[in-house]
Order: sequence, then C-alpha cells, then structure tokens
Amino acid sequence: MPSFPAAASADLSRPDGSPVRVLVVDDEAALSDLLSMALRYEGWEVRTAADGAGALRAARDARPDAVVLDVMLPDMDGLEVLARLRRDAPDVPVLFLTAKDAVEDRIAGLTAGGDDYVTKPFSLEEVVARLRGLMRRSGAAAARSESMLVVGDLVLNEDSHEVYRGDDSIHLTATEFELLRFLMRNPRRVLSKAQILDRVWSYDFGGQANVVELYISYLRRKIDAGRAPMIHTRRGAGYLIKPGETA
Amino acid sequence: MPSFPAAASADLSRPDGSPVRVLVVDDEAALSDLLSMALRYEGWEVRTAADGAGALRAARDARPDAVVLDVMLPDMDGLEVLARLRRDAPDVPVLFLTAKDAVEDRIAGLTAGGDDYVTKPFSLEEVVARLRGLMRRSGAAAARSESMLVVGDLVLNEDSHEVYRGDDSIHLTATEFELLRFLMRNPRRVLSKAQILDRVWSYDFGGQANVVELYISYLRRKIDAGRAPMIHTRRGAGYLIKPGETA
DNA sequence: CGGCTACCTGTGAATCTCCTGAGAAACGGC
DNA sequence: GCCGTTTCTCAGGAGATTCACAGGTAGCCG
Repeated sequence: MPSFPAAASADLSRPDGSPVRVLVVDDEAALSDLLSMALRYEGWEVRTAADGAGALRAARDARPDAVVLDVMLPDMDGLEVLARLRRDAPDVPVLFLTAKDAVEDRIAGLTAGGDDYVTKPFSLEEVVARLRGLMRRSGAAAARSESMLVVGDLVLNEDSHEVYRGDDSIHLTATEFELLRFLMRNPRRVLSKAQILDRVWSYDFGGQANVVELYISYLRRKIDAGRAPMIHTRRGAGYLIKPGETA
Repeated sequence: MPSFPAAASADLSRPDGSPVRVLVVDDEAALSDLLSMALRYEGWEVRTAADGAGALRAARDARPDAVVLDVMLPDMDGLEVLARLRRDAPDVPVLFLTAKDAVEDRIAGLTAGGDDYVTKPFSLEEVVARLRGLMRRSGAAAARSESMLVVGDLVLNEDSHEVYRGDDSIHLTATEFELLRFLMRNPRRVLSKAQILDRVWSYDFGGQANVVELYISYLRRKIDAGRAPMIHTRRGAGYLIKPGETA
C-alpha cells in the first residue's frame, strides 16, 4: 500500500485548532482499516466501531465531527443508528456506506437531513470528498464557501462539477473528474500510478494498471490541448499537476 | 454523486439574528426524526415533543417561531392543543400534519386562522416550503425573504405557484413544481437522483428511482423547450439547474 | 546507436446511464 | 360515478463511458 500525501488544500480543522475527529462504523475489518488509513492521511483523527451499539458509545465518548456509517450492521438498522445518534448529537453529519443494490429502497430518508451516502464499492477519493463537503456545510451557516480547487488557470468546482481552463468550460466524465480532483488536491506533488489507482478507482477494481495512463491521456487531451501543459509525467515515478510556467 | 445543497438562499432568521426556532410535535419517532433532520438542515433550531402535554410545555419554554403539529396525538386532540397553545402564544403559526383521509372540514376550521396543513405522507420540500410561507406571512421572521426563486430568466413564485420562463407562463403539475423548486433552491449544484427522491417525493415512496428521470424529462419539455437549456445532466452524478450561458 | 522499458494513444467492444413513448393506475373535480 | 389529469411502471433505444488490447513513441542506459 502506497503512502499518501497529506491533503494540500484549505484544511478543515476545528475552531480551536484541534484535529477533525471522524468515527468510522463498519463491521468489515478490511473496509474499516482501509477507510481509517485514508482518513488519517487527511490529517483527521479516526476512531472505529464495529456495530451500532459501539458506534453510539463511541459517538458519546469521542464527540466526532463526522461519522462514516455502514447501513448494514450486525445489530442495528442504519435508520435506527441514525436516529439514536441524532438524539445525542443532532448536528453531526453522517456519510452512509451502502451496497449498490440497496440504494433504491433503504436510502429513503437517510439523506434527508443533509447527510450523504456512497455506494460500495467506493473510491477513497469519493469518500474523502463527500466527507469534506458534509463538514464544510455542517459548519453551521458558515459562509457558503464554494468548494473550488484552483491550480493556475484551471478551476474545478466540486458543487457544480464544472471545470474551467481559463474561460473555456471543459466537460469531464465521472472518472476523469475524480482523477483531476485528486491531482488538483495535490498540486506540485508526484502521485504514483498505484496511489492514483488506490484513491480514484474503487477498492475492488481488478483491471489493468494502465487505465491510469489512459485517463491521464484523456485529461491531457481535454485540459492541456493546445495550451501550456499542466499535467506532467515523472518517468518511473508518476504524474503531477502544476501551473504552467507561463507568465 | 451528491454533495449537498445548503439551505436556500433567502434565509429566514429572527430580527435579532438568532436562528428560527421550530417545535415539532409528533408521537411517531421516525417521522419526528425525519422532520427534525430536514428542518435542522434548513438552519433552524428544532425541538420535539411526542404529545400534547409535552408540546405545550415545550412551547412555553422554548417560545418557538413556528410549530409543526400532528393532529393525531395520544393524549390530546389537535384542536385542543391548538386552543391551549394559542392561549400562551396567540401568533405562532402552526403547520398541521394530518392523515390523508382525515376529515377535511375540521382541518379547514383549524387553518382558518392563517395556519396551514399537509397530509401524510408528505414530502420534505413541501413541509419546508409551507413552513417558510407561514413564517413569512406571520411576519415574525424577517420580511426580506422573497417568495420568488429566480434563476436566469426562469421565475418561480412560491406563493402563487406561478412559473415564468421569460414572458411565457408555464403550467406545472404539483410534482413538477416541487421538483423545479428544489432545483431552483439549489442552483448550480449537482443534485443526485437519490437526494431529489428524498426531498421531493413522499417519505414512503417505494418506487423506481427513474421517476426522477421522467420528471426531469417533463420539466425540460416545459421550461427548456426550444430555449437555451437550463436543466443539465451530469452523467453518473445527477442534475443541476443554472442560467443559460447567455451571450 | 541499439535495445530496453515506460509511457502514450487509437480502436473497438461491453457496459452503463439516461431519455422518452406508451399505457395502466390513481386521483380529483363535478 | 364519470372523465380529464396526474403519477408512475415498464421497456426499448440512443448515446456516453469505461476499459482491454496492442502497436507506436520517447526517454534512458550502456
């Protein structure tokens, strides 16, 4: 497992400067570990629980700033955990993890309060991005800072999913968007293909590693076409994005 | 996939700047929780009660700016709660929750005083909209909040339910209207089908997620027909509304 | 300069998402 | 109760997206 760069962009941190605390609730140890690792690399403090009861206990003790919650737990239904969680901590944002096929019926109501969810198998980038979004917005009535990533004249808006290079609007597919977001969250930093694969693709992706090359190629065609290139290859190491050297 | 809409733009808040306080009275915990979440998400401060006695107590303590009141409570009739509520707080607007088949005439009496009601199962958008309307009219909250939503040349009037694109009046069905309202309350933000389903459709809707696609299709036919499209699809992510890129 | 390796990218197929017409069912006004 | 309207299911089809494969290209080393 490659080591991750810490998040670069405007860091969420609590008013008193202490680190953000996240509670991860999942009974599958492998997933729980994977998530913990990824969230710790974001600089967040992670605590885990394996069932609903443990989650409620942990929530009470640790007073997390956000919760990642698997809707399928051995002892409790997701809705129930949510309801009881809300009794103690009405404002904690919750990110649900759910199986792909469960989406249609069980999600109903879960996201109604501004919470969010991702379906398994998810990509770590997605989880992190969603968590950031949730926390940003739960920062009660905090000025609606638009979640924009900016590198040189390249601008990515996470809310509207719009991307601009200079004045030109650029259409990206879902995967391209996530890849670019990952690059832009780590500007001027070399990211290996393995890292990219780990973060941007779902954890169960079993394909060829050269999808990354392929998508880098797609991105270049769209954002670097005819302009000063911002996506650079470090042969044998990986890729990085940085503003063009142009004036 | 989705990141969440923040509360709508024109924010209701009390003259002194403190958050709006809403009291939710319902004996069904699930509903009460769902409502609390949705209302908190609007930036309001929510307090709950499970019966008439509790409601009166809470009303006295918390002096809410609005009350959401289930007409069927274990200990008291809705009429009675209302009457006694009014003794303490003659001007608090009340939104009644009532079963579909409940006698219309009694409700009619209840709402004669400027209150309003919604029938179960309701959609969260509807409850929120009604509450906003009540508070706006009661004048308790700041009056500056418009009942109009404007995105580009598209105008939606929440009071009259009129919709105009430019000079053309557009007739929408109830569901179309709520969907458009939700989109317009979150302009330039990608809303996932799940989010839309959660907010616009009733909490007990168990159908196919592609109703959303269907209604988006209807809306486009009515508001985008022949014009610069304002409703956009973000494949794999959701939909968003934004003004056309007018020259 | 030759060869090795890493990277780039055209092609095409499988898959997935979304759009929309048709019609059934539920609703509402009279 | 009847009829127009609205809501929703279903299914086909168009088109976008993802990805494997493979041949081409460029850096790097001796």
